[in-house]
Amino acid sequence: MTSAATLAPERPRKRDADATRAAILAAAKLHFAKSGYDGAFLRDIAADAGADAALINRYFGGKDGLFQAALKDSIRPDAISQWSRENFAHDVAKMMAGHAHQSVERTHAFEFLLQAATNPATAPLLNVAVQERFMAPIRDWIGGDHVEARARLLASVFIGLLVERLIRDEPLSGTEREAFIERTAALLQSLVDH
Amino acid sequence: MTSAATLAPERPRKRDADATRAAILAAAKLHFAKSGYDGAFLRDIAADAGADAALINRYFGGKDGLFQAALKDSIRPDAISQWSRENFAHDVAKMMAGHAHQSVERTHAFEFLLQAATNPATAPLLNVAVQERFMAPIRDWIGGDHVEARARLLASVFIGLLVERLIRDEPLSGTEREAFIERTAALLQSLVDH
DNA sequence: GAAACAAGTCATTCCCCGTTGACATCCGCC
DNA sequence: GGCGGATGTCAACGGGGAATGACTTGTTTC
Repeated sequence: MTSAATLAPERPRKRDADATRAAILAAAKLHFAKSGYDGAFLRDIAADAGADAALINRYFGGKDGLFQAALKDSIRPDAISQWSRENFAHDVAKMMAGHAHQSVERTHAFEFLLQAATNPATAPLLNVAVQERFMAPIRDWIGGDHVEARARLLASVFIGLLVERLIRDEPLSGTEREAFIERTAALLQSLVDH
Repeated sequence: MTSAATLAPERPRKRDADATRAAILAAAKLHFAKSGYDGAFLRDIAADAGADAALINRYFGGKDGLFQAALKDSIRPDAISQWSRENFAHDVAKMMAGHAHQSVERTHAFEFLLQAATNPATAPLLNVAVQERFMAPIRDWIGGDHVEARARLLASVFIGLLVERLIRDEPLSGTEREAFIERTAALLQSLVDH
């Protein structure tokens, strides 16, 4: 639980500011995702990164800076840009039906974002990020009428699927699972199309 | 901001343990919803309740106890049971299109629950509560095939709408708003119906 | 009306955690 | 090889906030 050595295994080679910076950032993303802003402690993060807590201050300018860096690093347009109008609905539907523990990285990233969303201090920060990096791409390729309303509804459904998946870790079984995928895909597709 | 006197206006009559207990609980629900567990301070809660912080300890056995008491008090089946297969889709759609600040009580309650969801300690508690009090009623009145899959999808959409509404406080305007309501209602209705 | 108990107040303590600055160590460069 | 800047370590500080316990004030009961 405490050792995130799996993520930063071979770090103690030489003195390398970039490497430790990256290790700290990786550990921070995990801790923030798991425990939220207040529940994540700099000492623990540093320990998991194999670094000293004081370095966090030097490299990120304090806990706030670290959090913002981790947030920026968690909202990458990559995840979105690989989707298009064609594959979006089906891919998302299949992804959502799976275990919560598959695709660990993405799950952690989303846990992190959810933490940010529920913390009043960080919510505005998240808001603009989501707006720029998530909503904007979607708006681009859905087209048609009432783009704003549809994009927002699409984002809502997407978020809801993620949250529900986080809260309940037992996946659906057999025929119910198929029905879920089918209906989810149809739902998303209809939002994309018209 | 600081005075929640609107909720506990006429308390200072006589010495009444039950009344102050209730006042504290009410204030706590607001503060926890607004600021999360760590962001809510016992001194502030006590102040808003017109009580002393030490009483929280006496009555609830510490901050944890207060939080759990507030959580239990927030998960009431009332909100769901007033919905039925007929009015669900439309009511929800309209509710979601509004400002985040209308329907204060219900919004606060949900903010609180969302806080609980992101808190590792309280998440399991919330899980069973949502399952029993939210999913179960929905399952009852949707009927038809693949009830489990549909109920889950419905819950996902519902949660997503709430979260999205929390994150973005600017409501949609004019024609986009109407489009949003219409599409949301249609979406929910289709999930309820088949 | 006075004792006994409950409700409320106050000051203090204690712990946690982010931050800071001084110190040690390593690496590149001339 | 030694100088200087960059990297890493350590101990201490300080603020904030929950918890504690003694003290005061009100209320009930006989």
